[in-house]
Amino acid sequence: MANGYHHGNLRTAVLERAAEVIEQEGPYSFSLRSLAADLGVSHTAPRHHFGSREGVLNALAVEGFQELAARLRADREAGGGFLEAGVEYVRFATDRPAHFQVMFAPTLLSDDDEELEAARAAAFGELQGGVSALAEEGYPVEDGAAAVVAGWAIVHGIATLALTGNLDSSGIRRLFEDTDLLTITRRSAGLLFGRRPDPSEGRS
Amino acid sequence: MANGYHHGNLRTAVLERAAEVIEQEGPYSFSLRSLAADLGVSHTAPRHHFGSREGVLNALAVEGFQELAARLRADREAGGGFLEAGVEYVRFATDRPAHFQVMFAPTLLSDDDEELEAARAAAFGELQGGVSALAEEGYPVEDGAAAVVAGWAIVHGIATLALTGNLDSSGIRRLFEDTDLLTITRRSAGLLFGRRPDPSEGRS
DNA sequence: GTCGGTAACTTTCCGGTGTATAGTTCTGGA
DNA sequence: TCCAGAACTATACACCGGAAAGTTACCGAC
Repeated sequence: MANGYHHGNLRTAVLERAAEVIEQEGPYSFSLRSLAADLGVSHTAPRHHFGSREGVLNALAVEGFQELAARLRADREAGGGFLEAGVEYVRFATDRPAHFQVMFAPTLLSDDDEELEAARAAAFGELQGGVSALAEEGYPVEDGAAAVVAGWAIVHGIATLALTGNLDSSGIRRLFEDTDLLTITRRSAGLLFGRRPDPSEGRS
Repeated sequence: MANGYHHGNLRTAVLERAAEVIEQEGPYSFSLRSLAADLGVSHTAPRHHFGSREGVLNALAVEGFQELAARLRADREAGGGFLEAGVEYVRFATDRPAHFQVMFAPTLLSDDDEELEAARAAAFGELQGGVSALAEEGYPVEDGAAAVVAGWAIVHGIATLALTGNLDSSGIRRLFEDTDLLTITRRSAGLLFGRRPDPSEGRS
């Protein structure tokens, strides 16, 4: 395999290293040439597997959407409910910050990649399903469409603000002292749709 | 002024053109050289005003934070309340999409620019003040810190998802037919903190 | 009014980056 | 054994941001 000419597993290695670099320095300073140098291959080697720089980012986004969909599906099958799906969303963002950033930055991606489109659609399906199951959980849902947007937006907002460091730089994070981001997510997203449904009561 | 050598108002022209380009193609493909060519100046001319490419983005972010702070302040002084402040946040994001993107992408900015830091702090101050005035509006606020995060996150999430086109590509936008994004924001953010306080009732 | 300092801008050069093309090395199956 | 194709390299090109030195225009002092 890894005999000096054939790297053996270049495709995987590129994706891993790309995720590392993007996590640390953002997608804009991500460079194919320096990445190839890190891996000890020529700067055109990744091109064979991904076609272009954009192809690497596409592949990262596909990986991300697939993992996000799988996580949300597992959570739903475990009966987690809306709030835990939201927490899972934020957990994914913090576990895979590079993937998350690329997934939601369409200017970095192809808009005609079928594999990407399929992965995205699957993830969005899980997402929408998770939030629209709210009514079954006892929340008073009158405006379903608004509930879907609100549910997605609040966890996406927390994930985005946290990943970009704006929760820290704004000083808001200090209000929570050492509280974990997932706990913050639970407390904040829990404010949606009124009080958490209490087994002992019906709808307000 | 504009006599062929001295541009006359290059600084302003660069910022305007940069905002246009970033709005259309994102911050990644924003290039000083093509921008300078568009304006008919040499590619090093902007450097005199901004120092570097990063300097241009810093200046955009400063502009953005100042305008956002001014909008939120005006809204607060007009007695708009939390919900209208949130709508204003989203309106700003759609009015100045390039500024908004750059403002919340710290990997594109200097982390030691005093002017930027001041503008950011002022805007975040307005933001936090707006959300934490919730209690005065009759909302039942038990967890103040969580309320601040929830309020910011939901409007930031809506703005981000809308700007990146993910509200459309997810199909969620279709649930609203032709509804305006600001109306969607009102309906979605209105779900926070329970029902909108009704003048005829106290807290739940 | 011209003179000099300074701000605004240009020219030239450098290293780094993505991509295209042609060539090289290895693998694996017939 | 051999050869077709996959994996990777070498080379060349256009574009990019930045540094340094030179040029032009403005503007206040005298």
